[in-house]
Amino acid sequence: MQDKYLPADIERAAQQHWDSTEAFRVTADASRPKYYCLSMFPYPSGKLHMGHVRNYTIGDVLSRFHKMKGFNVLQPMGWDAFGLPAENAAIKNQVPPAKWTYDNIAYMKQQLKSLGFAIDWSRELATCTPEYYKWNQWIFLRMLEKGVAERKTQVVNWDPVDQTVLANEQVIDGRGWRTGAVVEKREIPGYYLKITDYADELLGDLDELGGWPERVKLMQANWIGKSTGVRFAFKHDIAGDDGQAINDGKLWVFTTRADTIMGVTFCAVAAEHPLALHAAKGNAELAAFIEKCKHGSVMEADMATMEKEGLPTGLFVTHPLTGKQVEVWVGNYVLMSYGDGAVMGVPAHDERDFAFAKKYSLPIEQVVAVGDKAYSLDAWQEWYGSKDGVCVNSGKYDGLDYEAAVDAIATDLAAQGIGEKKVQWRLRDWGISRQRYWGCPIPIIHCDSCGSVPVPDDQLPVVLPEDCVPDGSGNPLHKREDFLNVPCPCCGKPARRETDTMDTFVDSSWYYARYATTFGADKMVDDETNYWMTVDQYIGGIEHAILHLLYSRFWTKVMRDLGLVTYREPFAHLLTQGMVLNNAFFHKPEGGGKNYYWESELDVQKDAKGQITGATLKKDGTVLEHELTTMSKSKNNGVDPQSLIEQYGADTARFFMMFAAPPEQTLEWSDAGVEGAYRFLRRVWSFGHLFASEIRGQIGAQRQLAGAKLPDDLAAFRREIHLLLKQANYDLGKQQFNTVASATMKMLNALEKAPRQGALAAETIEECFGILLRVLSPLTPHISHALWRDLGYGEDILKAAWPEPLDAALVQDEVELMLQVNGKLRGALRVAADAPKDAIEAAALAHEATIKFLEGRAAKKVVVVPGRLVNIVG
RNA sequence: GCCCGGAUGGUGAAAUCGGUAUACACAGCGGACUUAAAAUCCGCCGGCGCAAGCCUUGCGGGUUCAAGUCCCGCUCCGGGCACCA
Repeated sequence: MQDKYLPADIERAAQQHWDSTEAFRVTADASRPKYYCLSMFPYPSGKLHMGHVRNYTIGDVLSRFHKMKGFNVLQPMGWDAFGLPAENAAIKNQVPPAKWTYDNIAYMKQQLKSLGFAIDWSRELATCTPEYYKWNQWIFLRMLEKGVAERKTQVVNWDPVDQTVLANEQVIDGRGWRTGAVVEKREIPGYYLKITDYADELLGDLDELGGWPERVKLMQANWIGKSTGVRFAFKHDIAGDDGQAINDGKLWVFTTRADTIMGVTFCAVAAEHPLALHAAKGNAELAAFIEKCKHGSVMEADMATMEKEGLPTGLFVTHPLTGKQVEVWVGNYVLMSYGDGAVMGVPAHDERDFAFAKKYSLPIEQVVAVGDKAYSLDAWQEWYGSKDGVCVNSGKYDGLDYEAAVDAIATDLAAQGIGEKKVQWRLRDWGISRQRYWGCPIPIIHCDSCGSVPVPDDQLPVVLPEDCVPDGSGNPLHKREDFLNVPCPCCGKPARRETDTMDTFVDSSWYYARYATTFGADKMVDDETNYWMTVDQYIGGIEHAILHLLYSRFWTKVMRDLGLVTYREPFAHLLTQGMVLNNAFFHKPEGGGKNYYWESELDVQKDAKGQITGATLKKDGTVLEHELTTMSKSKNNGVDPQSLIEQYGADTARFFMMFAAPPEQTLEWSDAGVEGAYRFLRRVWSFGHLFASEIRGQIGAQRQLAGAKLPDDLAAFRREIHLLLKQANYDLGKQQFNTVASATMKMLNALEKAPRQGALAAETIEECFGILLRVLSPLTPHISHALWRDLGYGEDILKAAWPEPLDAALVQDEVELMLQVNGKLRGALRVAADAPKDAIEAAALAHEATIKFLEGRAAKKVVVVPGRLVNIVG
């Protein structure tokens, strides 16, 4: 074997071996336990970034570990290939999104291969291919048939200059990203999936996801947002243009605080609410206010922090219990998309209403009391919003607590036929129509006579033309007559294709099931999916905690209801990996913003402790600021995985990634840390070389380690390795790979110091180095593969069994206990491993440190924690 | 604003069920080898103190024989908030 560690050679040879043996190609095999390990597939943005390397290394460690444990392991890979960045690149470079995307896929695939991931490439898919998205279209049509999908209007960001719909991302400070024009809200038709029909099940089944992080489940539960309350109506006789009372003469609202209904002093409706629009007709000021609300953000974060504003409509509705007239206001904080787009205003017991009432001098009437706390109108206090009080100033409801009051009030409202208890969800239906080119075409044909007609199954897929180059001024499909013009499937008259495409979240909602289907199957999924699914381990960024994961869960349940699959949840275990951070250097130009520079463009000053104190631009000495932030193209602080692999090899990159931080935490990039990982792997290689040249030859013809009584130093060494193995196995179970990496370092430290003379020592080292190589192999598969083979352990480490600690190696005669006096560490105590409690107590009381620190007092209590410590209280 | 997460040496971090705080590594310092450098190897490395010892896990309280870990109240930092993926 080579005496120098040459990662390029080793890695090429190992990867060739895996390729030629098709080591990671798998098929369903009912005789073995399966392990489906899935990493979130990448968007083909150009090249891999460190976040990908981290994500896929975690998946690969788990895959290889389980493979050695005897599982039938599926680890597939594919491409989330539709999306906005390809259109942006097209606008910038005049390249069709398809070409840009396929070129990126080719490059990134080669990068993934060079990292040595144990991927079954025969199952590769790209969501932008007709073979894949055909099934998006097919299942969409099934959803239409079942009523899971429906057409209704949606509110979008509209750029009036480009005449196009903008993504939230393309709206900057309320203006279009290219034109700078003030963005409007506009209602257009689109397709919705009724995820709300599944809200109850999506919430309830969270309890079954024992392998998910609690916080992700909590985020989903909050997102679904089940609240129980009362929906009731304020009656009115406000007539619309047709002379009929608007909405049947009822202003419906939803409240979780029906117990405060007697404190209603106003109602507030959303700007788009029919009453608001009606009132605006004769009221220019109100019309202008509604117009202004249209330009406002609908993002929850903005809604919550913006100044609450409103205007009275001059309209009044009737309080259902008191009969009083209540004025209707338009409020910019009321969302048309939640509930009925209207709320009752109880300023005394709702913080938002309180602020609103103070601002517009609306009456505030206390109707709940907590203890004998005094209500004051000066400022909001925490207890005003509490459910722990009893009703006051509420007529017949006085004295009732929250629950009793809600029940009584709901009953009275129901008796009038204008109210009932109701469950309200925050979750809204999923609008999937996107007015964009680079996506899956929605399979609908619009006919003047027949309306919106589904494309018949035998005409699927509706293929997206791949040669369009968007210019930013709208969907280029509008100019493609060959795509647009089709005969109506119903009547045969000329008709037009739908040009909207599907949200890319559709693509990623079921790709895991397609991987698990026989390649090229002419079905959306086949029986093989029921073997591999559900995914045993899913790995990806926490940023997907809500949308992607919720949509995938929804999609699975729809597929189950369509009889396509037998499982009800897609992902059994979920690991959300942290982001990769690096220093970024910038200066703030006049006029705002930040200009970022590459580290190679500047001189960095550090203090004696190695902390960055400042940085200046090489070319002109400009003083720069710095921040630790996520690696990103726009901040010029990304480290290219390619150069890392070329300089140190994939194993070093993988080892550093696993060692630097636990998988769920953010990881700070460190060039020195990479060097350290490389240094460690070099030492592993050198030890392998030492073993081959000086140690292995001492092993006799007959092995004698099993059952042998080892000398103390050798037994201690062997015990240490087996203890470290036990720890590493425990940590692998916890998916805490950084301490697995550190265990391998500790093993090497011990091996380098171990006795190495004589047959027994050589055999012990052989056993222990074999353990190290196998524990290391999921993290750094190439070097482990090479050493395993070169040192004669076997042909292929992938086929080796995962090591387990031996009881015989772990036993010890004596243990060391820590000795505490009054909770403070004062010494240590060596006792026989099986010493009874009273013997330990006696030894502890007789210890010189006990006598010294008790200072003549008697011991009042002795606490013995077996195997750990003794605490003497005196 | 709401929801979620986090805070331990100069740095990344470890400590499994409340039981030796700072494992492993990085940086730094000292030494060996070398004509020299790199590489490698050995040693030191939380603070105060001559020492005995005392103090130390963001801050302030509490529970306990024993608290980084549990409870109460704060501070600061990060993430998500529905058309980016």
